[in-house]
Amino acid sequence: MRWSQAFIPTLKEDPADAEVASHRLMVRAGLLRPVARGIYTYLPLMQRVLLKVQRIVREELDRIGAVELVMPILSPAELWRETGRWDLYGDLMMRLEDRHDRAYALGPTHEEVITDLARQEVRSYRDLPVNLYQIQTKFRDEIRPRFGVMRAREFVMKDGYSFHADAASLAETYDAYVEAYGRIFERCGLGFRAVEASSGAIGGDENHEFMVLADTGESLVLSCGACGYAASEERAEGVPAAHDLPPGHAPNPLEEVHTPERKTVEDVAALLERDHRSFVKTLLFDADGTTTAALVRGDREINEEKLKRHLGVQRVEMASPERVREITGAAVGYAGPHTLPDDVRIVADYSLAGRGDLVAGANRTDWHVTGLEIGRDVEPDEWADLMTIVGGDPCPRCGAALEETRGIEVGHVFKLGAKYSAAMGATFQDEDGEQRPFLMGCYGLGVTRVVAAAIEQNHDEGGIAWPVPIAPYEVELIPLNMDSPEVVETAERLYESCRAVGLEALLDDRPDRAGSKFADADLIGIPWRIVIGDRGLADGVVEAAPREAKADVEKLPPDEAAALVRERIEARRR
RNA sequence: CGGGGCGUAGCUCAGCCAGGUAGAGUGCCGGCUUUGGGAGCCGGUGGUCGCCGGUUCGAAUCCGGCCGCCCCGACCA
Repeated sequence: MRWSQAFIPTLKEDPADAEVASHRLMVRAGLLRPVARGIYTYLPLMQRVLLKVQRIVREELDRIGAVELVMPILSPAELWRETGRWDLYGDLMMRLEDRHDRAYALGPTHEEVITDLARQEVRSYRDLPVNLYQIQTKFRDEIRPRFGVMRAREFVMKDGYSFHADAASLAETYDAYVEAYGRIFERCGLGFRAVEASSGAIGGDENHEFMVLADTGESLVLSCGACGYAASEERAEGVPAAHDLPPGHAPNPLEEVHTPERKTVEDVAALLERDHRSFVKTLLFDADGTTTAALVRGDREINEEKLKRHLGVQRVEMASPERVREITGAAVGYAGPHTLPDDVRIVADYSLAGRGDLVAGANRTDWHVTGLEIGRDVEPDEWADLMTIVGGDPCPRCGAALEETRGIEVGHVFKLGAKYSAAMGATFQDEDGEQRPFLMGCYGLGVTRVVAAAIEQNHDEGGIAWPVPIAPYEVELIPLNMDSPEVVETAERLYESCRAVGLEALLDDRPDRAGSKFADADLIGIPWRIVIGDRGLADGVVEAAPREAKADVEKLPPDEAAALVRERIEARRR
């Protein structure tokens, strides 16, 4: 491809609205242009990268026997109502109506559509397992799209779904996907880590997230250097009774203290001169319509995902201020566990087990209590692991200190079990002639997000430095002086010989000066470059160098350069 | 949804406080010169100052409403 025809609109300056490297560089390097909030046009260079990532994905999924199909972007509300997700998905799902006032959603994912297909077409255990995937545009109406393609509303995703007669078959396919994902991310040049994760809105049992480690990632990963345990923030387990405690003390009577206008642990702790750890945080949640009080030590936070799992509910959210007043008789900020109505279920985090002389809200506006003792003044209905784990907390497997790192979620695989098939009546006939719901797995991979993650991990001040397997071109030819017939003629010959040896070459045939060509080459990040200039040609050579080590210049005869660069690239691939 | 910020040339921004001919750099077009890290000189193109309304002799500037974009937060009591 000749640059003059390639449509690569590079920018000299950073766009004002981009903060992370991948977003900034994708716009500057002519990969991406915004169309609306969280919605982008993928320019030709981006499309080439996407096609390469997709090709790798297809090759690896084909290897594990997955078969590609395409489902529609638009799906009817009825399918979503069958599983209850029409309501559950909330505003994240983009809804619209056709001319007949029928309701549809822009597919944020496709479990319902594929399960509908399976229940119509798959009848017998003899047909199982079935393993299908698609690569398709998804739409999620994110609350706050940001970071360019990293959290966009419209994005490209590979989503796979498998159907099985039994758990062993599901496990086999699940494991195959985990391995295929590993190969995909490796081939894309990404440093990643598979972690235990929360299943979020998809639901199901076992699941793993694939995280690309990057400071700009939106997810938190807790990992153990000692034993290899790794989990997402939503999932990371606490260790019961393993948390450091303030010094012990004699039992004190329960007393009310006046704490006007002090609503937060921090405010009250400052007023009473008490450690945050000697507080009980009493959080009231609305869990599928019933109110639950969740208790956690004052210096820690409740992990709503864990609470949701413990309660076995679909949704938890903080109770409204009105509801809080109704239950506690006090304004928000003064809830305590000891005088709550009997019908409020109290779940306490292990960090409070056996504790005494605690500070809590008094269920009376502007008042707290001191001397609260678990067991004497309040007995929680249940104990559970509810708190959000942070770096430094002990590893639930081996006890070593966990490390906290940021990551970009690029893949997520789930064992769904019969969640969707049972809800939708998707069954098959087993060996005994019984109708049983399919066991399902689902496997997501963010194609556009992989591209962003690759840039986050592979860039410098000058621009992108693509890993070869996903680079839009493999080599960029830079004739320095388009007015020099010898330079132009050599470049053209080299361009032809690149084609002859199967190298994807971009020829910068613009009449621009050397400096601006170099700067653009750094920016768009083609992994190899060959410079053709009068200076080198005087010695009968052109100069080849990799993007990530521009100083390692090899002087090569023009007629051999293409083949030699081809060899360098192949050598690295091995 | 709440809070904050921004909206002026393709891009990055100044001008607004204190109303009076719409600017800079960069890009783009033409010319000359130059040609190994975003060159130099000369000339030029390019803007309903986000939109609507109000105040005023006069509004990019002041006031009100709306729209869009960005950032922070979205209940951790």
